Formats: sequence, C-alpha cells, structure tokens
Amino acid sequence: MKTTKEASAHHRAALLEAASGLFRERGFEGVSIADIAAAAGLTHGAFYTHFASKEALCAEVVEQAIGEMAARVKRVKRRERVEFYLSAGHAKDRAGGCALAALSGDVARGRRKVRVAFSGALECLIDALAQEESAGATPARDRAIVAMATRLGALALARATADPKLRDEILTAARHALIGPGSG
Amino acid sequence: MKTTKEASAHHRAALLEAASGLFRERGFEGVSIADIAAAAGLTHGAFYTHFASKEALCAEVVEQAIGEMAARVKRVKRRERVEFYLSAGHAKDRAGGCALAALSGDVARGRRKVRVAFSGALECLIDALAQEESAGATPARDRAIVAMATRLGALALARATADPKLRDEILTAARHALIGPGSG
DNA sequence: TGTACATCAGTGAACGCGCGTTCACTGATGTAC
DNA sequence: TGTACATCAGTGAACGCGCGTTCACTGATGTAC
Repeated sequence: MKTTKEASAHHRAALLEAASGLFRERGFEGVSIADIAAAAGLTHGAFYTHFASKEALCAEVVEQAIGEMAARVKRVKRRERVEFYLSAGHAKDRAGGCALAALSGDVARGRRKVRVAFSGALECLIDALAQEESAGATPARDRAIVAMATRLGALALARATADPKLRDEILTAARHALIGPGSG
Repeated sequence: MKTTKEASAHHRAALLEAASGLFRERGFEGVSIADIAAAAGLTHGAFYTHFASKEALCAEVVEQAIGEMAARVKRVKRRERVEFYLSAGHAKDRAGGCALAALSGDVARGRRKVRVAFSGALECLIDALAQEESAGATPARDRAIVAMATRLGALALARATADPKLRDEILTAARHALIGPGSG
C-alpha cells in the first residue's frame, strides 16, 4: 500500500540507521537486505524503493557515519573523545561505535563507489581533527592523521582480542600515548 | 583416489597457503571453500579431510600468519620493516601483506575459537616487538603496542582510501612519526 | 466540500545463484602374509 | 620379491539454506475536477 511522503522519508532514515548499526557489528557481507529491512520494520522488497542496490546503501552509510564523527569532533573535547574511544565499552560496542574502525576493512575490499564515499568523508574528518591540533614542529594535519591511526589501530587490535587483559593493556597503552597517564 | 602421505601433507599446506592469501584479500566471508580448494588444486570435498570446518581453518590461518610475522621481527630490522609496512606497495597488496591489518576486523566479528587463536599469536608478536624496543621512560611493551597500533591503523586507513594522494599522505605521516623523516 | 482516479510505497512470491557441509563412491597406496 | 586386500585421500553429486534482486499486485494517498 502507499504511505505518506513523511512516513516514507522516515522509513528511508530507519533503513540507513539500521544498516549503519548492523554493518558496523557484522560487516557488509554479514548483513542481508532482509535483516536491514526487518530492523527498520519493513519487508525486503521495500528496500529497493529507497536504494538502488546494497552497494549504494553501503556508500551512503559510510559517508553518513564518518560525517557524524567529523561533526562530533567540533562538539566534544579531544580528551573526552579519546577516553571514550579507547574504553572497554567502545571496544565491546561495535554497532554504536566508530565506523572507521568497524568498516575500514570492508571498505578496502569494497567497490570503488564505497571507497570514494569513504575517502571524501575521511578528508573532512581529517580537516576537523587537524584544526584542533596545537602548533608544533610537525604539521598539524600529519599529527592528526597519526593520532587517528593510533586510536584506530589500538581499537581494532583490542576488538579482535579474546583475552580481556590483553585488550585492556592495548587500550591503556594507546590512551597513555595520546593523552598521557592519569586517564584511568 | 588415495594419495601418498607426503602428497596429502602438501595438499594441506597448499590449502592453508591459498586460504591465507584469499582471506587477506577478500575476508573470511568473501572466500568459499570451493575457492580455496580450487586455488590449492583440489575439489571442495577434499577440504574436509584436512580441516573440520571453515572456522577451524580461519583459526589456523590467523595463528600461522601472525606467527610468521613474529618470526620476521627477529630476522628483519625495525626500520626496514616499517618502511615496507607503510609503503604504497604493501597498501596495494593485501593478499601478501600483514594479516593483522587485513583480518583484525573479520576476527573481531568471528567466533571465539578464531579470536583465541588471534590473541595467542598477537601476544607472541608483542613479545617479539617489545624485545627490540630500547630502554625508556614508558615500558618497552607499551611502546611496542602503540607503534604497532599506529602502523596498523595507518595501513587500514590507507587501504580503504580511494584517493592515492590521501593514501600516500597517511602512509608518509605515519612513517615520519615512527622512523623520522628522510625515509622517502 | 465531495468524488473519481492516477500514483506509487510497500508486500511477498519467485528468480537464479552460491554457500558450507555431507556422503557414497573410486582407486592408488601401503601393509600383512 | 610377489600377491591379496584394507585403508583412506580425493571426487563430485546432492543436501538445505540464505542471498540480492525483480516484479505483479495491493490499497492508502493525494490531486484534479
């Protein structure tokens, strides 16, 4: 049956949000169109009135999720962000956490369209991160990139680790390196 | 038909090697048992005379691939390793490159058995890396972990990036941070 | 405001396909005599 | 050394299943009169 334009717009947003969480938790290939549609309260057929293909959805999810991170950089203080990023809670919550860490592997193996969306959004994120870096010997942009790589690598390693002790050791080491000791 | 014990052992090694490369290139879910068997010159049925399941193979591949990296730490100098790790060539060659970077996302989403194999091998790799760290204010082990996280994060970001300029910028920034400028 | 009807968001069956795994079978290997 | 035969690595058809995508259909929406 036909629905209101407003309802339809909400359905589209619900599909994007459901996909965003599910993709981060299980990866692009671990989530089916039916899973996403069901999580948004629709049947799989309806998906194709909103997106041309799964690939198109992946690209949009990546762009939106990284875009939200760039916006967050401007709202939340660096120290607070790093403390959250390298917390055990964030390591455990893939669905609600950093899209870069959760999806960079999938993006690397993905189609060009998805990688292009990723690149564009990453460029914006790097700009936002570089702006908050203090002046120094090495360029702010380079320091922003390296700090981001350290956070992301530490989170990726921590998430893959089964041993909680090793996981916490990795997170703590990275936290100390990025914002000094005395951060729990 | 039955084959020599020697031939059978070679087949097992060939399955492991084929899976190792294919998994790093396409991820656990992007590779089928038939793909792996074909790459090793066998049919898919033969796979199950060597491995109990795909999951068991994943665990063994992860363990072996990270084990080889730990052995390499003892053979190759740090500077040389970092230069290779953060090269455009390594970013392009997932199949022949770092298993940690290529598979940590898959491992995080994988079954416990695979994560345990990953953890054990990672522990060995960290030990090997900590041993080559010079004395300093922060523990050698922590510095080894942070440097590894930085390399891994930079490679993951570089690989997901479609824009070659941004990719090289990420690799160069991380290279400078880890082994100083004057490294190309 | 009321009526007729074109639009189109959503449904659910169906498409062809590939997946991981199983299993009856084959026939070379390698052992017991 | 020669012969008989149990073993078992490898084959390929088959299993049930879920995938991404298509499409004829439904019926509420919203517009034209």
